[in-house]
Amino acid sequence: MNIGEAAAKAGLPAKTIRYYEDIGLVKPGRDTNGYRAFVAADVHKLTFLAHARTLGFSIEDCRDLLALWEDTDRASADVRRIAQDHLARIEAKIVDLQNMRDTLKTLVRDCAGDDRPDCPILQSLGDPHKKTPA
Amino acid sequence: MNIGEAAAKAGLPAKTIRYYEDIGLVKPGRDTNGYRAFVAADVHKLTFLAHARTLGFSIEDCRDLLALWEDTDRASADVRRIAQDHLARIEAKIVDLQNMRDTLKTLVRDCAGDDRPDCPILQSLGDPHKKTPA
DNA sequence: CATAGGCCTTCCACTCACTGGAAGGTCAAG
DNA sequence: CTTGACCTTCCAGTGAGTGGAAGGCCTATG
Repeated sequence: MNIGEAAAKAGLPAKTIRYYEDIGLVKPGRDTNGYRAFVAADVHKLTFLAHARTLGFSIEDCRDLLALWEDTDRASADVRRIAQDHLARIEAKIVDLQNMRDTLKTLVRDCAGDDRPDCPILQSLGDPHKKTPA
Repeated sequence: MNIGEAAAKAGLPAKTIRYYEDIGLVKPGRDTNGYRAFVAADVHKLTFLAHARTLGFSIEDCRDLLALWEDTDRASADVRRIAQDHLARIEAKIVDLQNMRDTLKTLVRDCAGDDRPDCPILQSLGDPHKKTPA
């Protein structure tokens, strides 16, 4: 199967798959014409990658997860640790964004949003004595 | 004032300030020795930038906000629009991350995390029929 | 006066995870 | 034989900096 079909099946752009090969995440064979030749296992791997990336795992996390995935003797604790670390990072990011959102909401709420030049958003951003919000 | 002092006052690394000059966000003067010479207005601008970046505004948003900040005739509605657009992007991101978090939480919860190779996280990530979660 | 160190300067390369595009080869259909 | 859809490689750019090298400047001390 050529890259186009593999891309469609895995739900990834062909360009991304070439990139994944570049960085050693997948190693499809080659036809005599030089085209990449994907087998079912390659597509499965790509699907795995697509899911993991959708969940926000970094490429390096994906590399580790793939290695564990291919190691039938792995301990589930290893996988769990990666997932939990990632979960912690996501939760931290959510808190960060929520703080930003709250600050922004306050600013937007206090801004008349009319033709007058008076704007509490700019005032707040420019205040040198203000503690950096969020 | 040299870049080090400006950096300390604005709460930004000197490298970042040089970068901001590079992309035209600030235009400090120069001493005869070639050192950047920052005046209070420059530091104020940098403080503004630091706050806006902390709130997650993109550099291009910051450029627009700075222009509005310097335009005493601006309409507060212009500022408000930028802030509201940004707020919407942040809220969308929060939802994304919350979905990720929920999926990951489920996976982590279902994973024994022991020495056995059996791992629902890897199973779920590799399942080709599975709808991409989150 | 020399030198040490702490600033400052520029420039180049690297990050992350792709994405866009150019230039060119291959293949099946009409 | 040509068209058009594929495929190939390679180069460059994204955002927002960060790290480091090579070298200039300034102040304080011996």
